[in-house]
Amino acid sequence: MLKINRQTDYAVRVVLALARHGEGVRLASREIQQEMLIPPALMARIVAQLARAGLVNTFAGRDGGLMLPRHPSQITLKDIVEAFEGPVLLSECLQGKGEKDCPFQSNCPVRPKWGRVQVAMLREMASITFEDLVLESLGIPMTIPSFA
Amino acid sequence: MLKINRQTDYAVRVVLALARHGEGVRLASREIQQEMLIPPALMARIVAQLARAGLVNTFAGRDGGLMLPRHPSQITLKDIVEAFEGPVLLSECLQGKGEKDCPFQSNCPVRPKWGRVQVAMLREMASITFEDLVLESLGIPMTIPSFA
DNA sequence: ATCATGTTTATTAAATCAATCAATTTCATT
DNA sequence: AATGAAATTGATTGATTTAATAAACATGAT
Repeated sequence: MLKINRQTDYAVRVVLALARHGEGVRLASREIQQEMLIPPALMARIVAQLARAGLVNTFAGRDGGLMLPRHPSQITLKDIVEAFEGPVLLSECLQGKGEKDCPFQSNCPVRPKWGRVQVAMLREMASITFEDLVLESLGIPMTIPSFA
Repeated sequence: MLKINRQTDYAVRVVLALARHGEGVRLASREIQQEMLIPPALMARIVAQLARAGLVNTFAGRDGGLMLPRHPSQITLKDIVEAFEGPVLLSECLQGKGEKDCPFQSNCPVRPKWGRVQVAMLREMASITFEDLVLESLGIPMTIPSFA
């Protein structure tokens, strides 16, 4: 169906929650989980992955929690998607795995086209920052989205 | 992982095979299947779906086969992807299913952003025609099925 | 030391995808 | 009409991925 998975969606919510509270603010994982309606048991995994990707700083122990390592304007949708979906690779050729059963072998004419689609997608995602999302969430849309 | 599925890839090969032979030419499903290294048992499904989407005309019976209903320049990657992946909907919000467990309910700030990404993707795919693919494929040697 | 926190791993359940098989319908040809 | 090559459809299996849960572990302010 060509859609992002749930964890990516949840991860966006986590970062958005932090971004809404400001750059230096530390929030407990549990608060965010409740505010953003994330399945409790999944939250752990999501936080861990965000931390691994350097998208949040975590603090264990009493009064621990999560904090953004940089300003929301410096974190984009692309960051989250790549951390959770892996590098976006629309076609199997683009992973190099498509040479065994491909009639064109290593010279597939379709491959560079998928590459173009992928680049278009990534460019758009890289242009959307969490500052944008915070503003949007405050009811101040920056752009008029127009989708078919 | 955010990738197209195999059937979509196979479907592109089918249309590409037809496009390479020209607009009015009728090819047997079996020929294409062998030329493009498509699993025999899957071929039936793919042809059926292409036909259902109006992307090929099919003819049953003796000397039946497949034919393109229009010029390759009038068929795009987007056509194939939408026929096989359904409408591209990156986020569940975009399907309207995301209002139950979404903390923002019907007013999600992220939704229009996914919409933008989606549009960028579709626009790029719509700009790639099978005429382009045929040109790209000229001069690229293919595997010869009988030697495989 | 302790307790509230994040971290990690293993497991289960559900959904999706790839592939196959078998039965059916279509239709040019004879 | 009868034939037979070809497309169409439905049911089924196995593999892979994703979602969710639970339990054991590590951390660090107090």
